Amino acid sequence: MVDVNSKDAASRSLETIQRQSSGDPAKPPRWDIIELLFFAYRDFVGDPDDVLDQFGFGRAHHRVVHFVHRYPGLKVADLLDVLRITKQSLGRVLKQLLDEGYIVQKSGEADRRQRLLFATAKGEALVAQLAGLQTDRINRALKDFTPVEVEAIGRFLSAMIDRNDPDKVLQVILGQASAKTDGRTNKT
Amino acid sequence: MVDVNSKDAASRSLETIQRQSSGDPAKPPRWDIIELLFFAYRDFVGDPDDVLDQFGFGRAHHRVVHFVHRYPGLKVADLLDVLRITKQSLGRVLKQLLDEGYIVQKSGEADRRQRLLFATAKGEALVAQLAGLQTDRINRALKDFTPVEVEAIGRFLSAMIDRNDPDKVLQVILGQASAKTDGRTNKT
DNA sequence: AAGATATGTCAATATGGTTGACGTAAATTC
DNA sequence: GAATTTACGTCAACCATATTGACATATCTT
Repeated sequence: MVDVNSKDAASRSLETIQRQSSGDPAKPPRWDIIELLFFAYRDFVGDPDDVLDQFGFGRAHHRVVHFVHRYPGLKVADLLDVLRITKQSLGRVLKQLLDEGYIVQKSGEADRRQRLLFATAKGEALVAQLAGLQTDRINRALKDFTPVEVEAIGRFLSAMIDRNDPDKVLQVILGQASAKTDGRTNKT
Repeated sequence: MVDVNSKDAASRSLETIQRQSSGDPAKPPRWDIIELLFFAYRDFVGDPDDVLDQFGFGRAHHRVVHFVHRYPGLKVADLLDVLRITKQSLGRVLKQLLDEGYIVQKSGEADRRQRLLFATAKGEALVAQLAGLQTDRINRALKDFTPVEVEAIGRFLSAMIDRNDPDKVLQVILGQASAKTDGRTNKT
C-alpha cells in the first residue's frame, strides 16, 4: 500500500477544515476529489439523457453503442468485460439496438461462434450526437487550461483506473495514453 | 485480428456526421477524456461495493449517508437537489438508514417542518471506511503529481460541473475550490 | 468422441429509479 | 383568523437495469 502521510500543500486547507469528522490524521480522506468526481460525473452523464429519452433509450444503450462504435468488431465477451455486467443484462439492451438497426453483428471468420459487433450509420449518428454534448462540456471546462495541464488531467484519470486485469478495450486506451506521453506509436 | 479494419473509415464518417449535426466544423469528440472518465469512475465507485454488500446496502445508501455526514443538518430537500432523485426514491433508502441507526433526524428550530439529518457514530464509521478506500485510490493516482498539477486536476473537475442552479452543497464545494485557488468568487 | 468455449435464452428476483395522488403539520399570506 | 403554500411522508403502480441459476446450441480444441 501507499504512504499517505504526506499531503499536498495545495489541498491542505480544505482537508484541515474537514478533518474534525474522521479523526484519522494518518490518512485524511480526499473529500474534495471524492465529491468533485461525484458532481462532475453526475453532470457529465446527465447531458445525454434528454437525447436518449427521445430515442426511447437509457444510459445502458448509450454505453453499449458507444463502445461498439469506438471499437468496431468488439465481441460480446469484450463488452461484458468493459461494462462489468452479466450477459443476461446486456442481452436485452443489445437486442433492442440490433432490432432497431443501431448495431449489426457478423460471425467471426477465425471463430464462427463469436458475434462481432459493428455500429451502423444510424448508430454512429447517435453516438456522435451524444459525444458532441459531452465534448462541449469538456471543451468548456478545458478552455483556459494549458496543454501541459490537460496532459496531467488525462494522466490522473488514467491513473485512477485499475490495472489488475485490463480488458481489451482498456489496453487500447491505456496504450494510447502512454503513447502520448512517451512518444511510442501504439496504433491498432 | 480479422478483416475488420474499418476503424479509420468509421472515424472519418463519424466526424462528418459530427460536423453536420453540430454545425462546428472543427470539433473532434474528446474520446480520450470521455472514456477515461467512464473507466475512472467505474473503478472509483466500484471500490466501496464489497463493503456495502456486507452491510446490506447499495450505492444509493452510500451517497445518502456520505452527504449527510459531510454536511450535518442537511434538509431532505437539499439531499434531493444533490442526488437529483425524487423524494419517493430517497424515502426508501433514507428510511432504512434511519431504522438501522446510521442517521438521525431533528426538527428544525426556525422551521419545524424541516427534518434536519445527521449521521450517527455508526454512520460516520461507515462513511469513513468507504472514503478510506476511495482515498487510497486517489492517493495512489496522485502519488507522482506535483501540487500544481493536483490543483489543476481539481480545477478541471470543478469546471466540469454545472453552474446553472447550484444547490446548497455544491455552493459550499465550489466556494471552497475557488477559495483554494484564487480566493475570488467564480461566476463563469 | 469428448470437452471446453461463446453466445443466447427462459425464469425469477432485487435495486433503485419514475409518476401521480393524497395527507399532515407548520409556516406564510391575505 | 382563514386561506394558501411549503416541507415532508406515504401509498400504489410501474419501469429500467441489474442479479443468479439453469439450460440450449453451435463451434472450437484436444
